[in-house]
Amino acid sequence: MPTLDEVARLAGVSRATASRAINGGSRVSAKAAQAVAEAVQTLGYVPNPAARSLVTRRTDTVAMVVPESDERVFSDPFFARTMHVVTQVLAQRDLQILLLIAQPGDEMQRTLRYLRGGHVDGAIVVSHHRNDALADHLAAIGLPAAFIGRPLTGAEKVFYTDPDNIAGAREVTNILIERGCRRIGTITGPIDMSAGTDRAAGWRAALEAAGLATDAVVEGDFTEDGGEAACEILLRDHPDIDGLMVASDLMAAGALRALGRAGRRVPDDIAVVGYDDLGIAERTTPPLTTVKNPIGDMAREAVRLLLAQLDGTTTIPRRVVFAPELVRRTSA
Amino acid sequence: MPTLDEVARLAGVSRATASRAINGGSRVSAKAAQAVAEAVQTLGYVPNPAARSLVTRRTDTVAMVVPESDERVFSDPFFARTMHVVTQVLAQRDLQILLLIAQPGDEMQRTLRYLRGGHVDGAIVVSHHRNDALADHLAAIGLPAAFIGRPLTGAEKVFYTDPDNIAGAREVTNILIERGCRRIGTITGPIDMSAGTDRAAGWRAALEAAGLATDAVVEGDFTEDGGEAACEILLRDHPDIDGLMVASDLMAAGALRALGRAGRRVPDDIAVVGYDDLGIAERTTPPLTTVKNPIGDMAREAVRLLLAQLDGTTTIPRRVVFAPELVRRTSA
DNA sequence: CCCAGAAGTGGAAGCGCTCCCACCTCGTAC
DNA sequence: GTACGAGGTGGGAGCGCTTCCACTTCTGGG
Repeated sequence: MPTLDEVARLAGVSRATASRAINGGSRVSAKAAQAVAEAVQTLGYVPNPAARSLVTRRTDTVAMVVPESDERVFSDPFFARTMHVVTQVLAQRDLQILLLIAQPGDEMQRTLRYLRGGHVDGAIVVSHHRNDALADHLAAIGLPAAFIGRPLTGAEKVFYTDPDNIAGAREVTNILIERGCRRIGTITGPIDMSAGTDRAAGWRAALEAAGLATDAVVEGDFTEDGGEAACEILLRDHPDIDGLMVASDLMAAGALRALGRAGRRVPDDIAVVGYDDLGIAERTTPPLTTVKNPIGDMAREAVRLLLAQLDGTTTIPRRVVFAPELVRRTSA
Repeated sequence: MPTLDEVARLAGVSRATASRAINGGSRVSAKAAQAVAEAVQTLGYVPNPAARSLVTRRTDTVAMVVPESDERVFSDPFFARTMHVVTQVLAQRDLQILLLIAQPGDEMQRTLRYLRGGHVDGAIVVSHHRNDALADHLAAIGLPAAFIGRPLTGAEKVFYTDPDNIAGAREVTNILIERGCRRIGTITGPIDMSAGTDRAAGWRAALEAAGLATDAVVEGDFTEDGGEAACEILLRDHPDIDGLMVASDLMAAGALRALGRAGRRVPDDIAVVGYDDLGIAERTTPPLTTVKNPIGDMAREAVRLLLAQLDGTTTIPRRVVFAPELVRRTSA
């Protein structure tokens, strides 16, 4: 592997000048820049990232931290969309993105050690849970970070973007109420995530405002199979439900399967609404009425929050909340 | 951030001894090791990876290269399973894994530059295509690598593991033939991938051996929607088909949708077989007869091939091929 | 025609770590 | 009692790069 020294020698300049020519090139004569470029070309020179980051104290790498089983990471379209946007935005800045999937347990310890170790300049955190306490840990480490979705603990110490899940859930539940449902159940997300608790809270708020009972609740896990199982429990314990708010479209797809098997017609016997609108909502039968989760915007904004920290522009935690948007289809 | 110097000073030893104590600890007295451990603890010392890898010329990081759209990466269970196994095996060796999703175009150039740059010690490549020529490129760079799935070009220069797709496709097609199908079509994978060409070749071999026509072929893209679209074309151009071999279960799921919409009963009107058996095959209606793709074994073996290179054990390319295994369900 | 300042350059000091090598202490075998 | 080797230890070089700073060369205005 050729080093900067060899490039400099071949170009007939000093190592310092070669370095300047390669990075940005300010304060370098056109002639020198040209010579260096040619030397780089002929030698096939690639800067040694370790040497560089040893002195710059940057790695030009950002971690995407996902404290979640890889099974879920690779099946929920939520992650695909998030990754896509984050990758695109960071690529423009020539930042490499590093996916850290950290299941609970000592995996989490490894991940934290890795983040503390200075391998990355910052982190985007997504799908975090109460127990991982990532907001607290990252704040303690002092690593620039941006959370997608409000952390349940330590939110005041970190930057984050969040959809207004409470409002979204309330509004979509109101669709059920308005169409005449009187016995409305919900399949929530995991209650150790803000998307789980907030959407349940919105559902509850809507029912209470309408004077309806709020006891038909089952916790789901944001997977399709989980939604199916939860729906079965719901049907068993509350056979009289005529409306169902599911905290994610993926779970709703599972719930539709269970409903079909139980012989309930949607939306005639029971109206169903989901949450997210990431593609599957249009493909279920019937297509789901749902709430648009502005993942693209959230991811973009999260990256912006992170970059602001990396640039040293900001240091006091900021949050950005996105308003919900209803999408009406035929399931309710 | 504390440095090794400070640790050494606090422990009352030299930097050299502290370094030895931290890495492995051979040739270090118990007393010294103890003192260093305590110093590390109280200072919260974490070694600087840049400094370390500058001298060791290792990064303890391995790239998982996926030249595929993130949309597919995050929707096909194939990747989830592969990632899972690779991560697990590498974690045991304390190797960090870095996911590089490189879409075609100049993304590919960025990825190659990154791999050439010495950011990683090796690469696992999965879902590669003819045009990316990754085998040639990686062989040229000289980076230790292992491919999951035989590369269509440059296979002789690299280590890889491969399922025997030809045999698998032939055998599963024979199921169709044995059950009496006489007009058998196929939806292939992308023909710029060995899994695409080989499975098509197996299908063709089986039909030719039985003296049946081999003209009902449509190329798919290994996605569910793609399978659905391909099936529609097939039904339009060859309405008389009574058997269908689909090169992946995900595409087969899409094909089943199209068949259902066309009013064909499976397996009575048309028998269908898939490929992969990664979970979805059991969940379609009817459940798919398919071929088991030994992804876990392949991934594990690929990692083993890579580790052998990293350890300097081997340097001449080797390949490992896995025999297919039929899984009979009700779709054929 | 001279001189201030801009523009370009190279020397050299590290960044934090590993590891070679020289050394120093013992215990043990003769 | 001497010699030797094993077990520990520390000094110091150097990995490849960026960047500070001092220096030289230009330029243009007075």
